[in-house]
Amino acid sequence: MQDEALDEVYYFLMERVIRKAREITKQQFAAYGNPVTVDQWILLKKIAEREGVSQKEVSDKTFKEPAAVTRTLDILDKKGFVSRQNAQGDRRKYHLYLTEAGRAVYNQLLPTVIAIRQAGIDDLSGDERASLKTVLKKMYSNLETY
Amino acid sequence: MQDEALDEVYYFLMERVIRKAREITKQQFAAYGNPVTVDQWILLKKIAEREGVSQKEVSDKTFKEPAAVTRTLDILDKKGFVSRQNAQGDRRKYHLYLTEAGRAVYNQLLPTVIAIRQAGIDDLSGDERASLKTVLKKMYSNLETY
DNA sequence: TTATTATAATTGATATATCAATTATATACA
DNA sequence: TGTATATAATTGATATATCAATTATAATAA
Repeated sequence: MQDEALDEVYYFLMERVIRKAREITKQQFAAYGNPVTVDQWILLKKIAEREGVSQKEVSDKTFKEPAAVTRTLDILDKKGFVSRQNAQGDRRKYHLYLTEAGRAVYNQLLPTVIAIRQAGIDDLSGDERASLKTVLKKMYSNLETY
Repeated sequence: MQDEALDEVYYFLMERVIRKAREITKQQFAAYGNPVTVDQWILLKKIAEREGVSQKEVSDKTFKEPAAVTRTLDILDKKGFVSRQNAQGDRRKYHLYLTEAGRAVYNQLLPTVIAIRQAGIDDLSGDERASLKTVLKKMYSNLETY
């Protein structure tokens, strides 16, 4: 176990895939003049997919700390890509929206992101895809109950 | 595609597993008084597995930037867990070694880390494990040639 | 040999992540 | 009702990551 080759370790293999996808995404964004970083993109996308989400929700779904969300949103706000609007029912909360400029950036970058995601799984069979999902979900639930 | 549920996206599922494993590891290290952070552990482990490695090698294998490796090693050095020794043949390089204290920390934490890693894959069948490896390697190579 | 190019590690500047504490508000309950 | 507890977001302090530039040395080529 201790001598197992590094590239046989599942976590290593996963991390390698994620890092590579991130790296490529960053490169591709550069071609559009880096309107956002990859981390900013993740928030932008989450807001685009459900306008009006709260920061808490974004934090939960992206695994980013609330503090990180606050600060990244500050940047996206300063760039003019998102707006925070107080929730009427609960004055602690904000509803998050894309501005027109934010929506434009989202629409511009999304095809690129989808293409990268697709490229990664392009040659996987249906069985392989199904197994991957199942296994990743199992692993998570195994760890969750550790 | 755009409306695909978040938890159906492979990258999301992978990141979730990795984050959870990290989180648990951090918790477990706390029980030992946090001798190292998870990032420091990764370097410690790499050195333990091949005493004398260069920083470049560590950087390559852990995906950490050379700059990050330098600074994390500074911390591990300050803590008295690693030592850098000039390579005789090439004076740009350092060979990295664990100190006695570093080795002790490594031996103390390794079983915990192995247990966590094992817990994640415990109930996976042989086929599932094989498929996972195959698929993760495929994905990486797909992305690599993007 | 000398000049050019490549490599290993470091440093500085900046960005982002993490953790704990804080503020404002909401919810639960005595 | 008032009081305690929980929640959403923020802030400050610190750690770590990232990127570009720099230093020292090595390898290559003229």
